[in-house]
Amino acid sequence: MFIRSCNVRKPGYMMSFSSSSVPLSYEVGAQQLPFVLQRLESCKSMEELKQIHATVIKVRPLQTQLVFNKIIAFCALSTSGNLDYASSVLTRMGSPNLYAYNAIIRGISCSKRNPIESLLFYREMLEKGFSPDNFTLPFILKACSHLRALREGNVVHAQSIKTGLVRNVFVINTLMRLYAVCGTIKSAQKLFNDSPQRDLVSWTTLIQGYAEIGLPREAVHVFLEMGETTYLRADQVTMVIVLSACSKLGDLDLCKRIHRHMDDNKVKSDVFVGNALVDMYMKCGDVDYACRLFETMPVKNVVSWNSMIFGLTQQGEFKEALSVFRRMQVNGYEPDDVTLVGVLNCCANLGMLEMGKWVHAYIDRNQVRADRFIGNALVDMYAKCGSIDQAFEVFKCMEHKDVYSYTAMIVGLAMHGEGEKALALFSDMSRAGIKPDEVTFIGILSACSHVGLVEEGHRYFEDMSRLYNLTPQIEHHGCMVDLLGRAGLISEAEEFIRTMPFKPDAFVWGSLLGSCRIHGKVEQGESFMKRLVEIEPERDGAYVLMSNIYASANRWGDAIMMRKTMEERKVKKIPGCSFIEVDGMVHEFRKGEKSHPRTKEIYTMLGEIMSRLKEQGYVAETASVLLDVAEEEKELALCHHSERLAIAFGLICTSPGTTLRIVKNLRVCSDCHSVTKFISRIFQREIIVRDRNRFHHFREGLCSCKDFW
DNA sequence: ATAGGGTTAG
Repeated sequence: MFIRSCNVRKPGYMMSFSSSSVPLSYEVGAQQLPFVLQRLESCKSMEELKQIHATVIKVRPLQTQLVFNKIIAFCALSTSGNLDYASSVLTRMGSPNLYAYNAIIRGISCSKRNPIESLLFYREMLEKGFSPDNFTLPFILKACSHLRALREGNVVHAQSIKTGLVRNVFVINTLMRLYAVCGTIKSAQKLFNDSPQRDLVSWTTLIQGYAEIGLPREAVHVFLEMGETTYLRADQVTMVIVLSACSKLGDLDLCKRIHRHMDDNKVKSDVFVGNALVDMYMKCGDVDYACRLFETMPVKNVVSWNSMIFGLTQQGEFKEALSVFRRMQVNGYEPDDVTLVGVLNCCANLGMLEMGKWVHAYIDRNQVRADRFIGNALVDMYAKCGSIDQAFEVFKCMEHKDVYSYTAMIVGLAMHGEGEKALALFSDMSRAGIKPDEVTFIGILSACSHVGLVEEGHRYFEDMSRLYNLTPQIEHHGCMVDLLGRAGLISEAEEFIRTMPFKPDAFVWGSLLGSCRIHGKVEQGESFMKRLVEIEPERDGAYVLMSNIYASANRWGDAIMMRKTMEERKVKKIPGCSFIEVDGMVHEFRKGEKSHPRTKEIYTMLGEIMSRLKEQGYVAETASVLLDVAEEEKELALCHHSERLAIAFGLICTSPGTTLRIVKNLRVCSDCHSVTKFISRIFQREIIVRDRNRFHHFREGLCSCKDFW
């Protein structure tokens, strides 16, 4: 009401009312213009900008195109700006010009907002009759790239041809980027070839395009070609992209060559380049050099630490990765979601449930971006740490489940011997419209294998190609061999191998040999063993399994012979090794080792366990040891298997009733399996052992695997 | 006023 009555009083009233303190003449108002422009130049915050804007609204002579453009530019482009404010100023301006549109389109394209908004402004701009210039097009093409909007991009391409801007190098480069992100690298290459002017960004964009589409070799090739055919010299941005292409190739020699090239051309290193170098050397297997580079980096950021953590994880150096994580915290770096995915990955592999739970709590407490990566890593961690129920809890609560989430859960259930649940989840997955991939089927087939579902396994194997258009890999064929062999269908398994389109690998023969152990097939075992030794003569698996088969058949002479052959051939023995986590620390035990600070107590405990077991009628299965020594010594050797050391340690330093969780690098031997069953009853402990293949939940003298593993 | 930058899963 008030405003209306004010407005009708007399024209110009608003002006005189609101600017009572400033002189009224047009000339005097205009005199303020340079001052206002200067204030806009140095403006630091929205607060300040709003003050300037208020002055402009009060003083008509200040309301020039230039002033409004500056206001819009600040709101749209400054880090402390406000895009909504920018767009409202633009909308209220009588006639915004091209500059204003460019500023707002650029602001939106570079922000986290939906790039569609900039397309809408672009359309409005065209409708008002403006023709895009060499600034508009790169911004609008960037929006199209973000949206993967190839169709809109094509329209812009056409407009660039019509306006002649297609010869502008900025337009060409952003068009190339658009085609590269939309997967049509050929169009990008064509633009590049036809370009009248190729600068470093053009080359870099092309290199990146090839690297991203999965052609890293091509990317490196283009980089080298640039060096040979032009005077252009790579800068940090180019190097980061080339180094990351190299890391994908895993070719250490090539990496060194590129690194030398970089030094020869005096490309300065910055934190981005440093991170890319660390990542590259890690991925190519030169862990030591990567670590040395990391240590000498003058400036580090969270990504540097993440590169180290992930690199070590990929090399299987989980404990080292965790110690880097601890150092990171000591040095005051805040972990981000990527860090925590890496840490969870380590926890999963080391079976560190307590630490994993701590990470879970940290995520909730610190509002870490909890996206699919984090959710899937949590599911995997809980499943691999033996908390399959917790894994399922997290899984259920995840808003966006993808193929990774389902697969992690299915593989987890399969490892826990919950074959039926795994298959049920697979049906849920199909119902949710999520397409399984190759890894999902590894989970499904191994679920069938652990539960002995032969018919179902066959059916899923057929479905892979029939329904899901996936080609079974050698791993899937291996699963089928395992499934048949475990079910005692050894000759069917052999027939399957004969007809499969791959040369059988170590996994295939090893699995069959394992099946012969379960089903006591000595002669067949011998022939599979020969095949396995041919493929991996340097490893001990074949010999150990075969001597176990002999021993189970009471052919001790052959068993001992096998051991001797193994020693003569100097086969590398993989030492048994078990982890147990107590109070957030991982304790590692190797077979027979005595270096742990509490060794004495551990061995005393082992003695106590054995005597209590014997009271309960336990007889050692010395068959599993197969040493050419007296019975007593055999028994002693058994006692020192790494998982027993870990269990004994767990019994000593946890309170009664606490579940023990052990991770072992090899399969559990059958004596340790029965000892653990005994312990779970006598000491009233739940013991969860993850061996190389699956989980064993020991409780009340029984194991979840039903003695079939 | 313009384009190209590193780490993430089963």
